Amino acid sequence: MHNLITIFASEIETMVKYDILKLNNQLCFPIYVASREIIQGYNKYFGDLDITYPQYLVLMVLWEDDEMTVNNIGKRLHLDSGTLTPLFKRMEIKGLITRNRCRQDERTVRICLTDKGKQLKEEAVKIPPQLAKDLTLSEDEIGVLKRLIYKLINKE
Amino acid sequence: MHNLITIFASEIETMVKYDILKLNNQLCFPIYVASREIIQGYNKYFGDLDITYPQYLVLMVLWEDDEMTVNNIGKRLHLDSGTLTPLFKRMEIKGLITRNRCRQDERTVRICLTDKGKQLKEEAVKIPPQLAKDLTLSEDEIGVLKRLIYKLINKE
DNA sequence: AGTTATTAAATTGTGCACAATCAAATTTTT
DNA sequence: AAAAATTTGATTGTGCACAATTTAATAACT
Repeated sequence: MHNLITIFASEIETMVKYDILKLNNQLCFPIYVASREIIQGYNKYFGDLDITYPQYLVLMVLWEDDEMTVNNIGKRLHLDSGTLTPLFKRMEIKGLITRNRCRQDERTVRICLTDKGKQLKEEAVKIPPQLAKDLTLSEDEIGVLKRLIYKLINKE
Repeated sequence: MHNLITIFASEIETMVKYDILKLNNQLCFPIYVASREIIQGYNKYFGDLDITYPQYLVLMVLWEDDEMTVNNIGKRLHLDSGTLTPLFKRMEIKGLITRNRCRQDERTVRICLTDKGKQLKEEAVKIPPQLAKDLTLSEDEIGVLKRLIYKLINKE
């Protein structure tokens, strides 16, 4: 009897110990999946705009405040120059932005929207509503989710 | 006076129209940031394990069910063979898994853990608690967030 | 049996993401 | 002013992600 209890207890312990490694118990994994699914959702609606999701994020930053440095855009999007420099070069080739060094401080590079980049805003504004209708969450749930996710990333 | 109201109304309209393009109003952007921050968090604790987050996910799947096909692992992780094939090759080189074609159906490849891959579980089990302590969310908030995120990705 | 369709991986090519390093300009300190 | 530290971006190299295509094997159909 004592033996039986011992075995049973140890099995429980083993189960609990490794449960944290089960995919369905993770918080991180579904966030990782959600992020990629969202980007795929955007790609579906970008269609003929010929931009990627990170490029769309850069445009959103610039539509709010044009003429920003690489550094400032990076801070806003939590991305470093190793990611942004080649991304900006691709956007420059597409004619969406310009890149120019500042006179005052030759280290900094100023990113500006071209007219084409500005005009894209009119098409872009149609996209979020299309994505929204694919969501299975209610308005309230979206609000709660948004608040919790922001709390998660603003931990510093 | 009529003119004033008109201008005012149109400004309101413009503001509302483009508000959905502001970064801070987005749901998608913080999820995208959270995903990357979580992966960085894992990298911090992987240390000498010499694995990446996607490789860690594959290991988690195999620790739950060893001997799975490329296809099944892909379904579990929402990843396709274009991502997984080179990833498995890197894991094979590191000696974490083996890759073998099935006799019954030569199209499918069976992925199995090596002893080294199985042993990694002992180190891996220490990681989630370390990450958990970096979180600023309460137990309840984590529960709610997990439920909402799962609801978001299981829409089909 | 022979053709067609389907399925499973692999391959190819592009675009992030990021750690680590480097180079140049600026600021701070002595 | 000269030396040291800091800041800003660019560069290099590795590893995902994923769309699109290809190859090979199996299943379905006539």
